[in-house]
Amino acid sequence: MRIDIARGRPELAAVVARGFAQFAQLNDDESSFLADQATNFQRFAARSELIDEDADGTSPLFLLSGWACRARTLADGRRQILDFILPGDLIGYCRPGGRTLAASFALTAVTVAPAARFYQAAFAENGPFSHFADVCHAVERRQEMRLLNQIVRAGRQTAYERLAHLLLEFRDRLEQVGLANHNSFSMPLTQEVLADGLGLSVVHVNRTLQQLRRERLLTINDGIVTLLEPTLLAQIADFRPMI
Amino acid sequence: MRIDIARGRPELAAVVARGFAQFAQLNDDESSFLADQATNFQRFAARSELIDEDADGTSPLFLLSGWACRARTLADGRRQILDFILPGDLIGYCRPGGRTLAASFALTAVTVAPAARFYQAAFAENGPFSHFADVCHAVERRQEMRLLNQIVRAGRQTAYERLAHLLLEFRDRLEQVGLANHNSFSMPLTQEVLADGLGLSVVHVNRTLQQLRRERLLTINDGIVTLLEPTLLAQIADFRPMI
DNA sequence: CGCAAGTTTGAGGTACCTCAATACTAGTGG
DNA sequence: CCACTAGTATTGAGGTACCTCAAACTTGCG
Repeated sequence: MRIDIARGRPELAAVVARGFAQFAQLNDDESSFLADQATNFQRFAARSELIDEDADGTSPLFLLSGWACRARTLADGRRQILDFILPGDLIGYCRPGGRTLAASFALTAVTVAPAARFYQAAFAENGPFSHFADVCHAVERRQEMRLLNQIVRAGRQTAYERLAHLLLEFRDRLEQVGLANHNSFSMPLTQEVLADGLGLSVVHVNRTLQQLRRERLLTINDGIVTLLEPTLLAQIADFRPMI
Repeated sequence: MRIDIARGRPELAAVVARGFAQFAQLNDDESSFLADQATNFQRFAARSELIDEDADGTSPLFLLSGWACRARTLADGRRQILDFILPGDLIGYCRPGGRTLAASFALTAVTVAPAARFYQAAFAENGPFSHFADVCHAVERRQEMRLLNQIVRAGRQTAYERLAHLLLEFRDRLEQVGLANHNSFSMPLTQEVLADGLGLSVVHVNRTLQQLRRERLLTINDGIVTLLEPTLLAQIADFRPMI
């Protein structure tokens, strides 16, 4: 399952580095440390469980490519996606002694790289990479922001607003790692996944997407979403840019 | 606004200490340090804003008594409570450089004490209270657990299940700080607040509570909730005990 | 007593859901 | 190259768990 590709795909590490660069200026040592971490990557098929619900948080991962999520499933099979994980994001936890609290799954085929050494470096006292600790805190803050967004969407917004809001969040997050241009990005999700993320039925997601397209607010072709009226969508969804 | 009560109300600090004692065995120095922090408390009336949405996280508070919440309000006035804050909980953030991401409000009259010195002590390297850092991490983990619960309730549960789930969560949390006995506890919330917490209308909260009472699953008298059938409620709500 | 805040009740509407059938698409094997 | 399948998207029809509006009742309080 593990493949060595030290050369040939530097862009994988680059996604993580671009993501981190928003939070702290990375020097050459830090960038190359990150690039090193990404050489040891693994692939997983869609639907694989990447991190177990009761994992102890000692095996965090970088998501290098593909999409993943954290999810909880109720006894009768209803499923709620708690958080979408996009390329450049961390899966699993910073916190010493932490539990993950929810299982993580691949939504598409993914490549991941172990991030444990990154955390060790970040929190080693007086180490050369203590700078990374700032990045960790920023990552955690953004993750909390995403959870708060999920709560507001599911609790107080209509299906129409929820979809607009989530798509804007995707756009912001992907833009920050260089995977979106001009309100256009690839979204490799089925409508069923969207439904589980938004607390809706598949049928209603379908109809609501049709409405958004009919009103020329966005297009979706081959999994490529283009937001035609981002300002209007932001008004509809009461969207606040990801901090 | 600030009142000195070094003597006379040790139970205020005790709530915090009891809450923390679950996460780490506290020695005498640590207990008395906590007690000291609580001597400098302040009162706020219901509905006051305790922490601003854009606060920089440098002024965290202990909630000594009363209930509070974090909430976000949409442009048209819809309000979503993101997290309920109960006695013994921390308001505001551990993270260096963190923003609070959402405003905190008093839901009842509350007493709070500044927790900034606690955080300094916890994260000072080689200090005598570095033990507190474990407590901070545990507190953050539990807070994330609460946010995940909120998402599942709002996203995938019925009104009936949501209420059962939230009340069970309250029971667990209050029990851990000694404020609940045998499935009975004080819940000083209006139905409107419950509605904003659960993503429901006040009317529907009212009818759903009536159903729960009619089915003899719980009683509410004078703000005292008694869960008559906690096991059954846990099944209904698919409730997992707070870790 | 009279007001304000909260709870309860009724009536009607709607934004969702479920079930079920149909169409599309891509991959698989013959 | 076509049949076959499995997964996904779409459409229709009917149901229901919620919502909104509005009024009445209850409680506490100055």
